[in-house]
Amino acid sequence: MPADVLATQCNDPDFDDIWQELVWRGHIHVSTDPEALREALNAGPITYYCGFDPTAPSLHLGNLVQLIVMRRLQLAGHRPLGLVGGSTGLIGDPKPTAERTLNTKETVSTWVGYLQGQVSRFLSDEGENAVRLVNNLDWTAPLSAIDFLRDIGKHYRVGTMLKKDAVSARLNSDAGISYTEFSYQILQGYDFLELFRQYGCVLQTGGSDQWGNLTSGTDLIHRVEGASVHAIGTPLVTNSDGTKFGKSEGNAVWLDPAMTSPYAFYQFWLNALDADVIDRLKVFTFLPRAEIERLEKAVAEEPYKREAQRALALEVTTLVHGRAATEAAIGAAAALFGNGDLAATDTGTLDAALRELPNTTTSPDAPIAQLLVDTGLTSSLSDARRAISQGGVYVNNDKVDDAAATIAGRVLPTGMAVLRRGKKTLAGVFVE
RNA sequence: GGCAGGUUACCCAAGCGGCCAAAGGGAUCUGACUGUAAAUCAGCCGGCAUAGCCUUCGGGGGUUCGAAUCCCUCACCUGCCA
Repeated sequence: MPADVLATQCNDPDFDDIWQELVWRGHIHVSTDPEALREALNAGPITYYCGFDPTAPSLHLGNLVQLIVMRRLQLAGHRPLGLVGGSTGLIGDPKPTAERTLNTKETVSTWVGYLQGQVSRFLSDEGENAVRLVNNLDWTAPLSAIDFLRDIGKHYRVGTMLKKDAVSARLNSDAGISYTEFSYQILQGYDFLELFRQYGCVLQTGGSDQWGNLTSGTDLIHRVEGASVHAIGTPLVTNSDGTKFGKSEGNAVWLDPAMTSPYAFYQFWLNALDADVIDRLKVFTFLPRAEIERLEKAVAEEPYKREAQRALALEVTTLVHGRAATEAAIGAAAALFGNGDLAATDTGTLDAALRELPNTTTSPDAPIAQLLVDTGLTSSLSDARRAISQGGVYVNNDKVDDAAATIAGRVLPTGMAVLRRGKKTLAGVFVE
């Protein structure tokens, strides 16, 4: 995220304190002693951390929630530690359903670099409370297995470990759990202890599905250092229609523009359900309460205008991809979804719009079914033919009714064509 | 180490010698309706040169005219016993 976007962010001064704002925005699902935590947050700057494991080359929307919570705390004057899990990423936290496949050390190491770059863009690196990036590999790599078992393992009771949801869910499933993943909670607990010792870190934030891992740390610190530290578990973001949040067409929405284009990212938010959009605005934007409440009214009174969705898409896309990319995404959407005639659309505008989409360059007589495959609109020729025969494919807004049709005669004079599957899945075709 | 059970398409899950590209449910996808909604209804839902053919039911081998289904073996998972 560009620095100019960071600079515009602030917490809503309408709230008494950061805690009240976090509660209003729905960021607190569980926490350790709320009164004590609120007091600590108001007593002066504290150091807090949140960890991100390199299980993919990019962070996704679930991680974005955490980044935003971190940023809100930073804006309130607190000191963030952005942890990218070079060691925990080698182990993998237990998923509820199945054992993870281990990635190679080289892969994880590469991903650590990518994630560090992403984390640092969302937090300010200036001033008293500049973000500090840490990597748990720094303190776990030098640790021998014997020291680990003697110094850390001795503080953990297996009975307690077995009761953690993440572990018991797996034990009750037919997937079982490996000793490796079972140990994960100890590693994360040790991270908190290490950061407490090195930086005086007294708060860890994370998704509520991480609660067992968060308390692993607070318990360990209590036992070893006799100190009471805090944890916040944020609610999992869910869709009101029961589908999984953060998936677009079944695929994860990534923060890396090479993996999810800014156009697709913008569209994802624009398509937020009425029932969800206000919650999304609270969680994912820095818009003040008064503005969000105004948008809430707009949704209730004039839902068809989708003003809240537009605001949400604008805000979050700008947050993640910056102003220029967001404007390009909006421009593309306007050109492609506008009710104007495509042939009448300015060439430069259309060209720019098509380049925001998945696109391909082809010969003048290419079969349309093949173009659907080339642009990723369908996964196979069979799927493409099926889509066409179901009446779901359009070239420049004209329905294609023959599965064997070619693009010939359907291209705009400029050599461009808009390929569409269904109502809103688009791709660009350049003929040469 | 012993005994028992399991591994099916994106997920869950039937099938237990031919009628199986493989029931059913969910998800995705398409159409109608609409707000580039939701809900609902309908269709589709392995691949390809699409009235046909090819590849799939953990891996490999075998029996058989014919195997997801039977046998052997390897891998992994689960439970019980030690």
